[in-house]
Parts: sequence; structure tokens; C-alpha cells
Amino acid sequence: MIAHAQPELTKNQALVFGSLSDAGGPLTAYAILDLLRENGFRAPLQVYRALDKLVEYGMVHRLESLNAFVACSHKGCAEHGTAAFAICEICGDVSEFTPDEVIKLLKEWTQAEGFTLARTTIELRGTCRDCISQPN
Amino acid sequence: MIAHAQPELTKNQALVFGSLSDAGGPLTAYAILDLLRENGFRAPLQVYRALDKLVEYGMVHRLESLNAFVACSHKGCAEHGTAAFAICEICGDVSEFTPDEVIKLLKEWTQAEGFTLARTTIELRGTCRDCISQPN
DNA sequence: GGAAGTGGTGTTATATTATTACATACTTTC
DNA sequence: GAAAGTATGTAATAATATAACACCACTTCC
Ligand SMILES: [Zn+2]
Ligand SMILES: [Zn+2]
Ligand SMILES: [Zn+2]
Ligand SMILES: [Zn+2]
Repeated sequence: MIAHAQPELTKNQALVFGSLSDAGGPLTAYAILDLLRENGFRAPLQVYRALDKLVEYGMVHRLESLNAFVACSHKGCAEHGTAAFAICEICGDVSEFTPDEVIKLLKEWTQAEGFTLARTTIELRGTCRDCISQPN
Repeated sequence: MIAHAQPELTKNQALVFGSLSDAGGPLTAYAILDLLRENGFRAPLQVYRALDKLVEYGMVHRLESLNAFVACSHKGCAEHGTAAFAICEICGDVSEFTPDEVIKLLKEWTQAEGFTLARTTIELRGTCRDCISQPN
């Protein structure tokens, strides 16, 4: 079994990551703050600083169109390429996937343009299968 | 795609669209508000309401990762499919393009998943050709 | 040992982005 | 004209994010 060295998380980072993992879906920074008040969190910066690191480590993704954050859905958050997200506007469910062919095409575009790509945001908004089939 | 006849703009919509066109790049809602104070704008809602309509008409795009808005770069804002944006983090330049093959692949993914797609966000962050070649 | 550097934390205050709520006016439709 | 729909103006507030400063723990280097 290949063990990717997970970074050693600080107390606050571990608390924030735990909140997101337990939630099983996206949370805003302020929602995390409220969840962690009983753990001693008092200010938004405590959340944002932890999130910055977790995003840097690839363990958490930021959803730009929601201003929210979600734990990476991959087991152990093994490193993976750019992720895309399908966000259901009815139930709030978020599906993460890695559209490698899409990424490849976008990279080709950037190379043709001389654009140096740092990071890519792909977010699909719509209605998930369950919510479509539900009458309400 | 949806056929948008070029709609008749109201006074406020025309002012907001003019600001974005003149800017030639992305502006935040509050930057637009400041530009239009001399035209009688007093409150953010005047901007946001106009932007809502302009986005609906397809004449303006929202850049989720910037919380900003940009006039569609297509002449006369002719109808086009989902757009993607390459955003230079040095100079702020935004290039709009329509990666049809990428959109096609993403649609295939949503169809396989039973996800009903409403809208798609694709934003590339990085450094444009000019800023890479510049020493500073 | 001690200085300097680095990274995490705590706290207050503030900046930035977006919406709610309510009132007024005008137009279209019946 | 009444009703419905759309655009507007204004004040207040909500939601999201950062700046500034202080303190502590640890390491590195002399
Ligand atoms: Zn992931
Ligand atoms: Zn759903
Ligand atoms: Zn466009
Ligand atoms: Zn540039």
C-alpha cells in the first residue's frame, strides 16, 4: 500500500478538517466557525487560516460559486489533478470528479496562448439525479 | 443554445453595461457603483439589479473566482455557448473563450450521471503571455 | 547561551461583497 | 380603472474576507 505522507495537521487545521469531513458536504467558513465555537474558536481568522493550509495541502477544495469549502472526496485525499464539481442547487449535494480529458484540452489551450496555468476552477450548477426524479 | 434577442436596456442597465464595456476588463459591483455615482447611483442594489439582468441576457459574465463582472467579449454579445475565462493574476487581464470540446465532454459526464446542467463555470488562474515575458 | 527567523495562535477591528425590506412609480393587460 | 408586472430609490443589514498587532513555541545559526 502506497502511503502518501499526509501533512501533520495543527490542532486548528485538524478541527476544521474534521468539521468538513463530518459534514460530508460544503460548509462556509462561518458555518465552520459556529461548529467550532465549542472547541474554543472565536474568530473567522482561525477558520480561514486553517482553510488556507488545508487547501494548499489539497485536502480541502474551495467552491468559488458557493463561497464554501468541501473536504476532498478522495480516500485519504491522495494527490490528484484538477477536480471538477457538480453542485445540486436543490439538495446542495456536491460530486467531485476529475475530468482528465477536459483538463488536457484546457492545458492545450493555455499552452497555445502562452498562458501559464496556476489553477483551474470547474463548477457545474444544476440538479442531481435524485432531485430530478423526486416529485418535490 | 438559448436565443437572446438583444434586449432593450433600461437606463440603469445601460449605465452599468457602459461602465463594463468602457473598463475593458472585470469590475466589482462596488467599483461600478463608484463609477456611476456621478450618474445618480447611490446604492449597491442599483448595480446588482442591473447586473442580474445583464447576466441573464448574456451580455455580462460573472467571474466567480473574482467576485467581479465583465462585459461579454463577443461583438454585439452574439449568443454563444458556455464561456471560459483565463484570468491573469499579475495584470488582471481576462480572456474569454468558448471551449466547445470541453463543454461537450462535461455534458457527456452530466448525462451519464443524470445531472441536469443549468450553468457551467470554467475559470483559469495564472499568468498571461505578456506578464510572463515581462521582467517585471 | 542568545539572536534571529519561522510558523501557529488569539483578538480586535475593519473591509468587501451581497441581500432584505419597504416604498414609489410607471406600463401593460384585462 | 383595477390588477399585475417591472423598474426604481433608499435604508438597513447580512454574509464573506482581511488587516493589524501581540504572543508563544520552536529552530537555526553564530
Ligand atoms: Zn479532491
Ligand atoms: Zn439534489
Ligand atoms: Zn461571452
Ligand atoms: Zn498579465
